[in-house]
Amino acid sequence: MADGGGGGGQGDGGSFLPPSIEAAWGLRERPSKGPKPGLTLDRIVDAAVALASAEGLGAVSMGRVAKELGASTMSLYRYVSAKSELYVLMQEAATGAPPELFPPGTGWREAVEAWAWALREVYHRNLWMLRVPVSGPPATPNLVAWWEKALVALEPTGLDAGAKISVTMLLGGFVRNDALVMADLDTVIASGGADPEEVLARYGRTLRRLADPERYPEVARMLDSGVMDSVDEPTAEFRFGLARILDGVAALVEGRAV
Amino acid sequence: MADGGGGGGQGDGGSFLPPSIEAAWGLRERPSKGPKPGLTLDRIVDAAVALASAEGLGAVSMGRVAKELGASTMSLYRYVSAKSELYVLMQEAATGAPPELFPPGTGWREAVEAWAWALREVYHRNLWMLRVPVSGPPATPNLVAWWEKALVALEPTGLDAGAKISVTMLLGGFVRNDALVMADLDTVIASGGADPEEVLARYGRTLRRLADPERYPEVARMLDSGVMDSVDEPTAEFRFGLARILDGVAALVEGRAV
DNA sequence: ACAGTAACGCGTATGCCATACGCAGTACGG
DNA sequence: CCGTACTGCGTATGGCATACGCGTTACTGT
Repeated sequence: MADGGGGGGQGDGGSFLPPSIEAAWGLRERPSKGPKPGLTLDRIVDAAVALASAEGLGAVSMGRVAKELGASTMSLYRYVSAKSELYVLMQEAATGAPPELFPPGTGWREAVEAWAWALREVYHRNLWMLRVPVSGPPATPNLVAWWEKALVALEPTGLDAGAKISVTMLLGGFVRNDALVMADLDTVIASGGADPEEVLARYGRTLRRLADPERYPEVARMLDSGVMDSVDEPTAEFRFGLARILDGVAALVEGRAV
Repeated sequence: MADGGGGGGQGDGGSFLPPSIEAAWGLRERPSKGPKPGLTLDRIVDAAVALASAEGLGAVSMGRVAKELGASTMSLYRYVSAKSELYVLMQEAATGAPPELFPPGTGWREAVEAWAWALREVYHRNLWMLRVPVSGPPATPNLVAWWEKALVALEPTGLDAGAKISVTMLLGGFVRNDALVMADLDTVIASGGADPEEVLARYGRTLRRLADPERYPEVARMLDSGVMDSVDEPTAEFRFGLARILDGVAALVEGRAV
């Protein structure tokens, strides 16, 4: 697929998308030849998403998805040219279109907060999404729509284009990372068979046993302070981080940035 | 690795950790019975790290690591009980002990900035680390040492224990996420055979072709503004995000938080 | 009407992967 | 000098993505 040295730039202006991704943008052409397909992309993607939701991304193998649909493994490759394509479509489907988050005229901070919470919700409903190996920048309709919403929310800030992009990336990254932590905890719980309290308690006990207080005085103080012993409200960490970031953005908007 | 002190052996029996992880804390006992081992954990971990650095985490299979060492696949399981253990040890080794980042008495902001940049450096030197599937919270010496350094950096803020933990998690997550974006870009480049400019340009072209300006007006404006057409200095995004977050933390420290 | 052909489902095969199991050899403690 | 704990490792199992090609189907141009 790598074009050779002599080939030069693609003159046709076309970056080739796999047919399945073009289908996601509504550009599919009905082939009108051959036998009628026994499956549809949507059915495949839905089955894969259901499987991921129920048993985690690890359960999503081509064979397993096919079995779920009563088809054979290889038949899926008539709809998708590789598993990574299925991943992209799964993310697009599970993300969905962004809801009405804020009426026009909403202040930027309130709007951005609504956006972040809504995105958090999407991730939390689909923790498997955080395990999908990356393939490229988001180039499917719903993902672009979420990005659009973030930019709209930032309209009232008056920041320039570059800054707005940077803020959306900072926020998106924050939300994603917060969800990733949740997904990791979830994995540990699922594989270790313990509730969150127990996982945290065990971690504290392990560290207390292993980490020499002379070498790690601050960590030791943390452990002794008891902060590690209880589980906060699950949104506390998100609330905290979001507030800090938005305070920082506010400083930029108001020209108080360092 | 093994510090000379040798102490720290809590006699409380119940050890929940796999032997290889205990070895990382210097708690290994020389078995002194059977034949002399032909390998060492360190050699195995080093080989795995070298492989990951050179060819990506995907190249790290038990068979491949063994081949690199001139041993058989299964012999590795005498040193490590599962591949996930190897992953943990690889991260611990590649992370290394945190360097001297700031002298005592340094202001919190400067100290935290130094910490974040140093951590970024670690990730960028070992992008494969961001692909390691998670197993649990960081419980190896070097990772705890990095956490300790962050807490020390935050000492002068006077924040309470809970807030300090939250700030370290926010910062750590930010650095990690920034590196993840870089790793993703790296993956795309490696698999697509194009330089960063080309990847970005292709992305812009694709979006321009697919994203209807009526449905995505702000995105369209972004694309037209030309911000997407050039590649910034690679640290620009990191610098921006870090400044925003630290401004937000500063507001908290100074009691100006919303 | 009918051949040509494109798209279909899918069986088979290849080459990876982690790892359970057990065997044969080794070196120290008694 | 023997038991035993430990070693390396060959083999086997069950999973995975996916390349390839076969037989079949249903539309299209003649």
